Amino acid sequence: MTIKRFMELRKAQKENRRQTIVEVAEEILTTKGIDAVTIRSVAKAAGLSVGSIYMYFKNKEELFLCMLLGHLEKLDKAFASRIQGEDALQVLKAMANDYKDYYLACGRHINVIGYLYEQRNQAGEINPTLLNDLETLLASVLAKTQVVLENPAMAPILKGLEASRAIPVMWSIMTGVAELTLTSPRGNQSGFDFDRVLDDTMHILFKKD
Amino acid sequence: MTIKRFMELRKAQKENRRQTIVEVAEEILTTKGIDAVTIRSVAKAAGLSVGSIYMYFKNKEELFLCMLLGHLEKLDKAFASRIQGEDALQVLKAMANDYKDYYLACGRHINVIGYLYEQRNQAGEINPTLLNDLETLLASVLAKTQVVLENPAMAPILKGLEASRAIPVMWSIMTGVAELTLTSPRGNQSGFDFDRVLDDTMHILFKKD
Amino acid sequence: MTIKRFMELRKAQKENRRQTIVEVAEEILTTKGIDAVTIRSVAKAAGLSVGSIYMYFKNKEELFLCMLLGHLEKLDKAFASRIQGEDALQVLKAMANDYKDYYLACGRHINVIGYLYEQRNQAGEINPTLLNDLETLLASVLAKTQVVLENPAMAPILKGLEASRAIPVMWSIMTGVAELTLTSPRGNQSGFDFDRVLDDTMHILFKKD
Amino acid sequence: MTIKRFMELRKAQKENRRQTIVEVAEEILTTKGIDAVTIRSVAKAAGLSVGSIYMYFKNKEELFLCMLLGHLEKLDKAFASRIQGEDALQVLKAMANDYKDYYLACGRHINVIGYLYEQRNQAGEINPTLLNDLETLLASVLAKTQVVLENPAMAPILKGLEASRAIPVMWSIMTGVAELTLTSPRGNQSGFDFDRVLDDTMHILFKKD
DNA sequence: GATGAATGAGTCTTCATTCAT
DNA sequence: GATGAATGAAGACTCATTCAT
Repeated sequence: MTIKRFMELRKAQKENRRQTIVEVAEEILTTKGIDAVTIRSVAKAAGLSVGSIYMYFKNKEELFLCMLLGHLEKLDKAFASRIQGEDALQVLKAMANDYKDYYLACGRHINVIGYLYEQRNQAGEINPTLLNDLETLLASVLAKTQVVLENPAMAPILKGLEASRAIPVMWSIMTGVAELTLTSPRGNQSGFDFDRVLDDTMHILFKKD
Repeated sequence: MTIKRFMELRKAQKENRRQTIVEVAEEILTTKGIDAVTIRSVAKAAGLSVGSIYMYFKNKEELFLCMLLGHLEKLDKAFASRIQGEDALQVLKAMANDYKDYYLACGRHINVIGYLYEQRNQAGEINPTLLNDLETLLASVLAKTQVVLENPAMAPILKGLEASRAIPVMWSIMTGVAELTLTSPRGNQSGFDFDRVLDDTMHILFKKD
Repeated sequence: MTIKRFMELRKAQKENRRQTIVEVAEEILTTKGIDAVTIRSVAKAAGLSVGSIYMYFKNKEELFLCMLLGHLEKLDKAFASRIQGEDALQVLKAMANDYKDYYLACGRHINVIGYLYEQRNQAGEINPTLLNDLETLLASVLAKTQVVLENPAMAPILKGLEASRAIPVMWSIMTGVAELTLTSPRGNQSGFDFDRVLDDTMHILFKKD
Repeated sequence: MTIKRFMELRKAQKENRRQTIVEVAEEILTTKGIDAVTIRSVAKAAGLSVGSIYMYFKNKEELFLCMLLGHLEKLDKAFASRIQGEDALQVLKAMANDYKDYYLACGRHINVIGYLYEQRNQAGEINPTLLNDLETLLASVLAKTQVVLENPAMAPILKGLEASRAIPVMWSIMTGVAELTLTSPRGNQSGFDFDRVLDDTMHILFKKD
């Protein structure tokens, strides 16, 4: 029993450390950009040695993958909470804001789909299990989008298009607005503001003639 | 006379080489990704020495900027040809396809707006003239989008929104669809196809209830 | 306890290596000139890899600075031991010989004052602490010169000039004699010998009419 | 006759160009430092092509040598004009100022004696004739120093030391004062001013007890 | 004679990864 | 388990020198 307990404690501790490292890496990614995320900088910020990072992650790539997983999980949970919403417009806006958070934290630096494709098609040293996790999670996020779109309140918006085919449409819009408005700080020269562009997009999408 | 001619030839030749280098760099960018675009790799692919690249471009940054300029110019010209179109839907689709070409070639790897912002706010060694060119060109592309949107045929789509505010909406949609569907080769696992998603987006946007 | 001990050992070892690298660099500087001191050559001569040098020194500049500091410290100590001397002439000669060692080792290649000025006025990546150390040390050396000159035994030499103003005079003489006689190996074509020129200078300076 | 004339013209023209190039190089050396003196920068500033420089100078080294020769020649002439002076102190001061000009222009960057030694002892690609010229000129400058020192007005200063042995003494002093006070711009932090240090040195040297 | 494009070895510096302790 | 020193290939960039035109 005691040994088993001990092992569990160890495991939990290990999982804790992993999480810490991921969070530290995220912090650096968000605040200083992708080039600043080096094993050294992460180790230093986490109060660990360089070598230790490799006890928790086989690779820098694996660390990145775990960051991606973390953020996507967060997005997944956020989307889950939107499913019950009654007001179609409000729900979509809320989701777009969830996406905004995701985008600022990591979507800005890594395109999940492209990343997934690259990792699958390169003889990378990536743990296939984690890659599958990523794929599953991505599917889960998209599935939630679909659930939201299947909410009867959405019907007038879809204009007859099946919910499954509306997924990429919604996703494109969120991606596009984020990409256009969030790459430079607010009040940027381009004059594009996330909320305004989102509102205008919604207007074009949903305003009844 | 002969000397003048000679000088002109030299200049033309130089411009040619510049173009060749840019094209080689684009080729590498498109096929192997942005990290594969190193001075060495470009030089090798262009059949030149490392030092020679620096005869044509002050910096790696300048080379990138020139790539951007070239592609944006191409996009600008393509958009220009769309202005006269009568069928709003067809025009927008055509523009989206123009954007697709741009995206595949370079938009995928470099976000112009973000790039412009970064360069402006870092004491980079970038030729300010070229940076201004980029800004002007970007403005020109956006202006053409506006002209297209001011075409009376577009009126029913805008639903009263001013053309100037519809610009980022259209741009977001193009960006978003491209981002979602073109980061991995066609027939990718995500199952998202550019044309189909574009069509569906247009359906949601324009279909009368 | 053991851990503390271990840490101390590590630190000492690190300091040792630093010193080794500095010495290797000095060796190259002295024998092959300043242009031969490259990170590669130092690494090779120290039996280390290029990257390793950067574990001990942030910069090539920092390595140089440390060399300077080491030599200046040595000079400072040497000067300190001269302060008590009774025979003014002997003291000055001894100091000139101390300076000779310093000059041969590094003064010949780097002018401290000019170096300090340049580093202060360029946005170099130099550790400001080290730069301050250099400034302090330089001041200390000069201060010791002053103390020596304030020794009553020096009075007849100064002929009423304040000691503080005699500092640059003494310094100039030491620098000048070194500069003239030590740039090429002894028995050089110019026929100028350090000891002889020094003696003659002292003769002109101090011989009573 | 015409052909001979033509050849002479050519030769004169060539010599002119050489001179121009040397002057341009000096200008760069003085204003921007030794690292800024590249074949390219010189060619550009002289309005010539890179290749052309090599028509007039076999080497970058040869160009430097010619610069040295030019400056030393100037110094030689300046010293020549001091020979007749009656007031020993004034003459020495004037010579120190001549040296100052020389130092600021090139002595600061190149130590003639050391340079001569290096070139003699390295299998450099230097024109031996030019090297001899340099040696001769250096001897001439030193000889003039001797003539000045043999001026009866100097007698009280030498205190019995032969003029030939006083040469390096004078030279050391000029070198040293320049080295100490001219490496950073006037009003530098070190607080050493050329004129003041020179005056003080003269005071110690010549003030009768 | 004159040109300037081309070369390529060499500069400093970074960083993911490994391994002896 | 944990460390962090060590590695070395790779990055961008420079510059004296050459040579085809």
